[in-house]
Amino acid sequence: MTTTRPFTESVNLLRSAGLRPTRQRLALAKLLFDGGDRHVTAEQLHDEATVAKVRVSLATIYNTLHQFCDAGLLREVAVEPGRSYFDTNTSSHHHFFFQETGDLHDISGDDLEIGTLPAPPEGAEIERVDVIVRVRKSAK
Amino acid sequence: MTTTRPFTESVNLLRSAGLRPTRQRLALAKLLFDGGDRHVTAEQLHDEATVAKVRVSLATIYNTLHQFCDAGLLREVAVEPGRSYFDTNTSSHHHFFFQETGDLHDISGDDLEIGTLPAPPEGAEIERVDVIVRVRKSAK
DNA sequence: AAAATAGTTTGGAATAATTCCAAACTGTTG
DNA sequence: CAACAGTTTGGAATTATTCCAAACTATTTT
Repeated sequence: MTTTRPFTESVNLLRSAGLRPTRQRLALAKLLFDGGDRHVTAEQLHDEATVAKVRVSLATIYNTLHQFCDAGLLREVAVEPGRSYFDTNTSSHHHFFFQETGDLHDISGDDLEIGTLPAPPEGAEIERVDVIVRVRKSAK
Repeated sequence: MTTTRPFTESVNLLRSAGLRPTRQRLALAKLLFDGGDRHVTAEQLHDEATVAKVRVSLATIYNTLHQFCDAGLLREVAVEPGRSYFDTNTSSHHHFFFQETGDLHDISGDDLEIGTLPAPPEGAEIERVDVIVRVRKSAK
């Protein structure tokens, strides 16, 4: 019975983030972090949980997503008013945003580099730089 | 009585955008474009209109803001889910976003330059690149 | 300049995404 | 296993925005 192996991993992930490894959080961590980089909305994750036969309320989805963000396990990406994406890739990188479909794709770290960064305003420090490259289907 | 002079200007602005110069649109254009670059939310503009004794419904504020965007008179900036800013500066530039206060400030065109821009994905073309530099008060 | 028309505005209802809340539940600790 | 602190939950509440049909107004036609 080696199938439960990756479970331990998630438990540790949560523990080190100071979060109790509850049934819900473990299930969501699994959905989010098993298998590549992802960009999900709360609603999407909720649907996935439902499909995976995991009962989790939407409120918990929101709680968990924000806790994961605070813990540095996720990054929130703002592209459109009224829709919030959570990115499982927390390394330094930027995004393509497809206007028509609402899809979000990672731009790998080196493909986009910032040449000049402005000095932060008085008494402030730069926390993060987000670049969104908005694309649309080419008229062709 | 030369005070009504700039009025003509707004009328032309709207006309050339294919929008009828109505009382509401003229008043909003005045609020938006008189006096420097601004970043406003729909709610803020509505409050300003109220203070200026201009009766405009919120629905009209939203309509107008979007029409102005479509006409290229405004640019919408997404920084946080659930809040939409409209920027009167439509030239190429980027933004500082102050996490604590929710304020948005322009970064003048030359202070931030993008070094490498990625090739757009297959069948897509780049429409616009938005950079948000998130800052917070320095711990000091 | 009145009538016809097409474009606008409006209040209020509707929708959507998210947060709030108090009660029930569960993981942890002693 | 008792006690406590941290979590989850459904449902109500909140916030931002859109929708809608009726009333209104700028422009065009006659």
